[in-house]
Amino acid sequence: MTHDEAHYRVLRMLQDNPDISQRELADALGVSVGKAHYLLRGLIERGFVKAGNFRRSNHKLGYLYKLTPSGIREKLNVTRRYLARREAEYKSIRAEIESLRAEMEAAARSGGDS
Amino acid sequence: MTHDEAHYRVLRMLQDNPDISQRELADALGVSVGKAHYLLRGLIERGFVKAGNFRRSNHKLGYLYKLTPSGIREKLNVTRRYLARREAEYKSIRAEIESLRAEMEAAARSGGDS
DNA sequence: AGCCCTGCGTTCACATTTTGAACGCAGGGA
DNA sequence: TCCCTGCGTTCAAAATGTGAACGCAGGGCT
Repeated sequence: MTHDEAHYRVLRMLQDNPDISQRELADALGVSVGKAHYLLRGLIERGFVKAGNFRRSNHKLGYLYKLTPSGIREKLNVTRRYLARREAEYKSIRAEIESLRAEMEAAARSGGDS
Repeated sequence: MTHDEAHYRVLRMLQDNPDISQRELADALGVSVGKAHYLLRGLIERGFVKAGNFRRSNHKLGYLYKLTPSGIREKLNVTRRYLARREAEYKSIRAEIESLRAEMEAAARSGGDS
């Protein structure tokens, strides 16, 4: 996972539901708790996310990871960059798929029995 | 880089030009010499690639990494798997791009000034 | 012959990255 | 009161990746 991708995914996740545990976040991102914590820490230290407490609906204590205004801006920037990257990947993957198909076909024609 | 992807790329590389140094291979794959060596070793030990010596056109000593028959079969299998994976990625990336675009648009409409 | 230069495969100690078990803490229920 | 749960946090260990350094062998030079 890229730096931008990780940040995008975290920011997106938090924006959609600020009440989320680091473990849930880790799960959603498919990374370890340690790493999720590390990512979150980075965003907090850079002022993009503010952590606070709140009471969950049923009186359970929980944390809140809320995007700050600069966090919202950052998320936009990160999304823009990530989108551009994905678009580039999309184009290149299409080319590769065509090339792979041609290659398979050629192989089938030459050594066609298995 | 995936396991399959790495193997596909190595086998493809060797099939196209069996005369190639591990450093060139490393360069082509964008990995370190150590890793290229490790990958190559794996393929050789599993009998997919046979290493031999040969004389380069201008009397320089070189190595030859030639795909064995089973190596050719393996390459076909690996290519098939890799292609399937890429096709899946292609579909999912398209969906993600659409979602990203929608997200950017929505953000532009709501907090439209920067 | 001797010598050096180059490029080869190979090694391996190191750096980087990732993991997840373990800890302390705090609220809620029995 | 005492546990149980789930939280953030830590950090030693595992996994992965790196590239400088080594020995070796052929080719070109004097």
